[in-house]
Amino acid sequence: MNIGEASNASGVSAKMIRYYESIGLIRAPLRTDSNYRVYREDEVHVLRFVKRARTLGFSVEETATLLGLWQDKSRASAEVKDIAVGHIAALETKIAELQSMVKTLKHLAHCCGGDNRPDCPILDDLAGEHPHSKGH
Amino acid sequence: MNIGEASNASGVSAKMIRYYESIGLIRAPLRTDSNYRVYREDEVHVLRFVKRARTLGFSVEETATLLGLWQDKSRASAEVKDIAVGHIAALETKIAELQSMVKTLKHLAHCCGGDNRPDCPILDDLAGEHPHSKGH
DNA sequence: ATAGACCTTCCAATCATGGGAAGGTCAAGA
DNA sequence: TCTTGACCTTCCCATGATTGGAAGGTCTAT
Repeated sequence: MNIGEASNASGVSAKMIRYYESIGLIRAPLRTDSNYRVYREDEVHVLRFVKRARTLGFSVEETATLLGLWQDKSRASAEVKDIAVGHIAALETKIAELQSMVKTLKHLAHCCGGDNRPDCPILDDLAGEHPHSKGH
Repeated sequence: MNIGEASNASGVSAKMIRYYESIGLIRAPLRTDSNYRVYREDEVHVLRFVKRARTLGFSVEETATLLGLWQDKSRASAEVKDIAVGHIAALETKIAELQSMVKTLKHLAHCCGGDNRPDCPILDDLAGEHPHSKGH
């Protein structure tokens, strides 16, 4: 299986497969005589693992740790759970931040007429002026 | 007011002030004889505007547009509202994605013993195996 | 043999930000 | 006046994950 097929089979682009190899996340596969990379089924399995971890928002570094734990038959599941739980906390912090932004923006958009007059509470807020505050 | 004071007054780092100037987001201020940047109050005001927009998650490019609209006395508030509303939609999409990740991870973490045994549903999921599915 | 769909490496760009080097400037104190 | 330390300047580099592209080699089917 060459890199294009491995890419299709795993959902990881060929570019990224080479990149992951270059940073040591995955091992360099064997090559053909003409220097093409050849992937075995288990190597594609690793790529799918990586893809899923990245999709779940783990960084490449976290993914490397998880991959190591996956391949270590004697690891404790507690270690994996710690990483997952820490990741959940980070995601929830991020979500809260975004929700706070949305809340502010919705309030501003609600107050903004969106018509052709130049009065605009959104810009007033960005500018740090609050002359139209009507307290709702 | 030199760049350090402008930085303190606006919350934008000196590094970023110079960067914003280099990409044309803000105008180059006057200089002293010794080539120091000097900021006036209205320029600090612009910096605060930029800071607030960035804090609200607008990209630098969106910020540039908003800044242009802010400084254009004849602009229509509809245009500003469109940007804000589009931005809200993008943020909500991002939030939904993150929430989906959290949901999956919480389920996996819940199923994971977190003990010293190597059995780990989290890794099984990443690996694409679902042998322990008990349907809850 | 040739077309075109692969593959290879290498280099660059993205976005926003921070780090740091090498050197110039200013204000306060000895 | 000289020194010290805190500022300022420009310049280049690094981050993280990914994409784009150039220049060139290889494979397959016609």
